[in-house]
Amino acid sequence: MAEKQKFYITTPIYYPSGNMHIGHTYTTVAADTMARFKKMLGYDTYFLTGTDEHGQKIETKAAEAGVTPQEYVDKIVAQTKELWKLMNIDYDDFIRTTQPRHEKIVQKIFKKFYDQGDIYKSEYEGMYCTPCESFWTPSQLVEKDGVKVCPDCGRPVEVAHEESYFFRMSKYAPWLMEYLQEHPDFIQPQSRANEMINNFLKPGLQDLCVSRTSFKWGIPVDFDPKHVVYVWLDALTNYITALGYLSEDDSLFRRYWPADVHLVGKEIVRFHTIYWPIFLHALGLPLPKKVFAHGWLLFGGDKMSKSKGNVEYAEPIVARYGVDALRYYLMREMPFGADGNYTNESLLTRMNSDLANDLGNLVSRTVAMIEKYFGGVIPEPGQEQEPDAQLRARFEALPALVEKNMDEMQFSQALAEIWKLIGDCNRYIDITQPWVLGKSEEGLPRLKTVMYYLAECVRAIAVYVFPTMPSTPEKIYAQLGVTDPALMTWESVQKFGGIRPGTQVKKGAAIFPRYDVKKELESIAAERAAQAPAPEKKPEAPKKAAPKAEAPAGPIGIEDFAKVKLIAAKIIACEKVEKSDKLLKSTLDCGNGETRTVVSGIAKWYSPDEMPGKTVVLVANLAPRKMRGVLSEGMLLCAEDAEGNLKLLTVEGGAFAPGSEIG
RNA sequence: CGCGGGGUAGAGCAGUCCGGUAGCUCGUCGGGCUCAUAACCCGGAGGUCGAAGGUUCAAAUCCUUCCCCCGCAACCA
Repeated sequence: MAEKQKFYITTPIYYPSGNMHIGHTYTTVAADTMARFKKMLGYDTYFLTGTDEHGQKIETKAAEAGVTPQEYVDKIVAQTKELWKLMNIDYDDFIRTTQPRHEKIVQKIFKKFYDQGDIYKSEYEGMYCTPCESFWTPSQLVEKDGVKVCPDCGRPVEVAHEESYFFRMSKYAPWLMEYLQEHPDFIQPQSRANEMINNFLKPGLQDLCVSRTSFKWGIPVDFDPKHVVYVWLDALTNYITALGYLSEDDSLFRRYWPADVHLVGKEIVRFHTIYWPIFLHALGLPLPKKVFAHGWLLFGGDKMSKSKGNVEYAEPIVARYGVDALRYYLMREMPFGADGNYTNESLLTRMNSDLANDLGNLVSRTVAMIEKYFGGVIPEPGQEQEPDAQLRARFEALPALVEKNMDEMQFSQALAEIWKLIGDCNRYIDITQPWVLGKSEEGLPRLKTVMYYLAECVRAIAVYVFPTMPSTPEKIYAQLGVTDPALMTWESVQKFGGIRPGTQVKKGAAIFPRYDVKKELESIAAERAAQAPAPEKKPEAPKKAAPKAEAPAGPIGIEDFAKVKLIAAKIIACEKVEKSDKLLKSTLDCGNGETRTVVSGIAKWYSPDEMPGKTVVLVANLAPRKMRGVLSEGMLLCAEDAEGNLKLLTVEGGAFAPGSEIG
């Protein structure tokens, strides 16, 4: 017997600066579904996920929270692992870039590149903010009163030089160009490949800065310790360090590399299809077979983002509807690769029609009839007739269809094929009319066949559904009385007739309940309203420094409210923010001669001309934040109606001088 | 002309590479059935395929121009 074929699949390693939201969940569920499928087919499967824990941002976030970077990431990683457990994610390894096994090897790789001349030391020219000791690229700088300033503190920056190591990307660009052209399947969907070639390779690939001296939270360059390894060389290599590449035991590496699929979000395609292949090539290693870029989950058509306040998390959905329902929805609703729209309404529709009405009800009626007509014992089938033959034809055609779609990562298509069998079963019941057969002795032989065929199909459906919904099959098996593991395998659905006559079935609770869509939507809305007392839908990130920002906030005490400093401020000038449709930049008089710049996402409702003269409510102690390259030093309070229209809160009457406290 | 994605029934999408009867899910209307979770099955209505021009026997599909929406560039799968 030939050795089992291997299958190595990865998710990106996520950046633990905050809790993982439903987008991360989406990617990870997809990888898990794929891994479970391959495992079921008999592949020697390895599924890797993890976290990318270094960098300035974590350093800063930890400092804000008053903990060490390690403590900060430990906490989020613990929550992440909890989430994957909740989502039934069956990964083989979880790599963290702060683990010694990773750090040691990254240092070795860095040294190797340096020794072979791929990495050279040079100088990085950038804008330097002396008080913050930070370098910024021109694009990171923000504009304040027409001057480019530090995005962190708002003070002026100067040109300065930082010593850095660079990787000679330029040297490998021609090779990569050729590789991509010869391997059109490397990047999927295909359109992404063109994007990469046209945008990055053709204009000429820049050498990549691979070290930093401006922050400490990273892997030290061991032969030049004031440098730490900069993000991409650190992060991308996780796919091989996790397998033990260059370590004492590299058996996993030899067994699984090259990866069969790197699953990535579309925003990091560039790093996985340009830098990563070049790193690997420079190491003399084979490239992954495929980099698959999936789309994003949009929320109500908008990109999910904390600043828009429309980030969705898996936990509350699972609490309401269960893991399998969410997993099914994520895999079924949108074609993998394209952006998809998450809405609670479509989730409820899917659950009701696909899970409750089609699948759940089929199980229920099948088991109920076997109980009613045969005392719960699956009968022996008789002579096959036309409708039976058609059903069997679908049954037998299914494995190939499912496998083909899964190989192309078309999860939603694969599920659609499975659901065709479910539809056929429901139709089959209608055509054969068991309730008529059950009325007479002559109908009995037919009825036996019909019941057997249904039971067998339901068993197969349970098998098929497993990679997507890992905890549903056991519920179906329990009702069908299937206990033999051999009847739960991929192999067992290749041929019709696995389930054994004489098996005792037992009707149980509905596998998937139906929901009243309207009531559920109302209840979700109510829950949300209770958790977010005053959702200001503003581009400014509403934030308390604590990492808990996402945790559901109950009622707050007066002491919490007291943390927010609200003042009256008078708008003295206002203009549109360049290259933005939504943002207005206002200059405010805050009293005591202080002026501030505030950017607000209200251009849809206010023109710059009507702004000056208004006395508005300003959140004065909000952390400054850069938007469209302009530093915003606060936030203007608005009321929002049901359609999302905003109206500024203004202080009427003239008695309130700018700077007056509100509260 | 910064880059990319998109505009197809009330909603969400497939079909476009490779031209040939416009399809799926949900909703809606009507009918059937009663084993089942008011579930299931059948049928109907509903589309000038964003606009205009061109190529062709034939265009959602190929070519040209234009309009509109969204994302990226800017911590975020």
